[in-house]
Amino acid sequence: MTSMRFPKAADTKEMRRNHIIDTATRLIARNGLEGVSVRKVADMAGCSRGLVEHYFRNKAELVVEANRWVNTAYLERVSSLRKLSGLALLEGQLHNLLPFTDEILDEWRVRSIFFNRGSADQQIAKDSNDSFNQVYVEIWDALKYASAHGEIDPSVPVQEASELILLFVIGIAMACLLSERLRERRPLERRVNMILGMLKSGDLSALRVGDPSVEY
Amino acid sequence: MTSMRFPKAADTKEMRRNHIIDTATRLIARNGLEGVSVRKVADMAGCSRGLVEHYFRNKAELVVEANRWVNTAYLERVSSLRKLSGLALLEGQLHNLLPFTDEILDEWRVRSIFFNRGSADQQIAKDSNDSFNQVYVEIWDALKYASAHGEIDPSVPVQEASELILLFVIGIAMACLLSERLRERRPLERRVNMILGMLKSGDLSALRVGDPSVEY
DNA sequence: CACAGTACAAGACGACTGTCATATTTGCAA
DNA sequence: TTGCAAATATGACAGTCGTCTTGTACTGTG
Repeated sequence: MTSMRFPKAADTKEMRRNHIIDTATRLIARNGLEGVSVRKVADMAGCSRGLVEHYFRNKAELVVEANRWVNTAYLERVSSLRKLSGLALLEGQLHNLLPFTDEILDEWRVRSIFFNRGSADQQIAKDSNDSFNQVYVEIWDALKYASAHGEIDPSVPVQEASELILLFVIGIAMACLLSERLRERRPLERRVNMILGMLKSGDLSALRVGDPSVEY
Repeated sequence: MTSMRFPKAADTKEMRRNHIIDTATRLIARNGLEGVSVRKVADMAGCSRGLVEHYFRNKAELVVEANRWVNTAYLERVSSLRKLSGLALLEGQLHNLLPFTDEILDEWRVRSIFFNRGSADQQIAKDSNDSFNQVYVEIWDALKYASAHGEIDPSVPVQEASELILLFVIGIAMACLLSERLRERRPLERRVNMILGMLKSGDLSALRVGDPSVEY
């Protein structure tokens, strides 16, 4: 009697490996690191523990890969914005960074876990840091272009503004994890407009866009 | 042969219960929810599993209490700022919110975990949301006073600015979890000055304070 | 075809988990 | 003092965990 095996073999090893990482990522997003085990990952991925162990030396390595997975996911999405520049590029970046979709929301669910893990695991801290650094630089580039082409107020210091935007984005994403209302389209668009408005006018009065949410 | 018991009995039940919650909180901060077990909590607290089970129906209840614990910790600290108002009060709030101390850093380590848990556990989402809402309102109050007394630029919309500040703070805290350099005194002071500067002048040029960190 | 190495599955094991049940001790009321 | 309830400790159990080991199927190369 032949036992069930993993989806045939036409697809490459790389794909199978990625499929396992993706499965682990989804599990981490929904249940945290406590809710993920080699067995659960294997079951959900439709394979055996042995296969997971074949591709990853141990659970820790799988977890590290899951962290990298969500970080590269964003970078791959924004690579499709290559044709944009300046504020239009920034707006595109924000739409791929803020939890406009369930996919992005899951990415932040995972990142929230690794914010904590970074304190105990140097590798994870480094990977996460590198990733955010990359995002930061990309935002900075967009702002430099925007500033050079008069799209934003010339008094705005682009580097510091880039920091502010990235940290603001992280805060928004974390808040969205706690409140379903905040992750609706309207409030998210409002945040984007707050950022764009501030940059264009160069002052905080531009924060007043649309109807403010009475509740945090 | 008499077996070792918990620290005598002079202290009230409330104190013992809180001691257990505090222990659990520290464990969660360092190892995440995966690294906390009833046994570890009992060992670290210097008591038996039975006692933990006596005060908390199950692990989930203990975890919920740990979440509330870190949130009330902040509120108790800022209650000592009662005499301040306006921008001075805001500055005090920021010093008790940003990870200037290891204690506060641990609070954020715990919060980062519960940002994720909020997606799966309604009780935790509600508790965390309520807590952040309270912080938001307190910042808002400080800004209203500051605005009414001419401490900040009159064009700054205080409600939206309060949102911005809170979300910015969350972002800063999360970034600090990943980078030891960012949680040094200097960079943190710089963030505080960025916020205060923006409010006073009402525009983003005030973001340029001190030496910018070249790296995110 | 043969054979080697990889891809995959399953067994087994010891450690750890949450929780229920069962002691034992303590503190207070009668 | 007795007695009873709360406080605290320990035993036991059925799961689950990570991972080491072994077994089987596949696939490409000679």
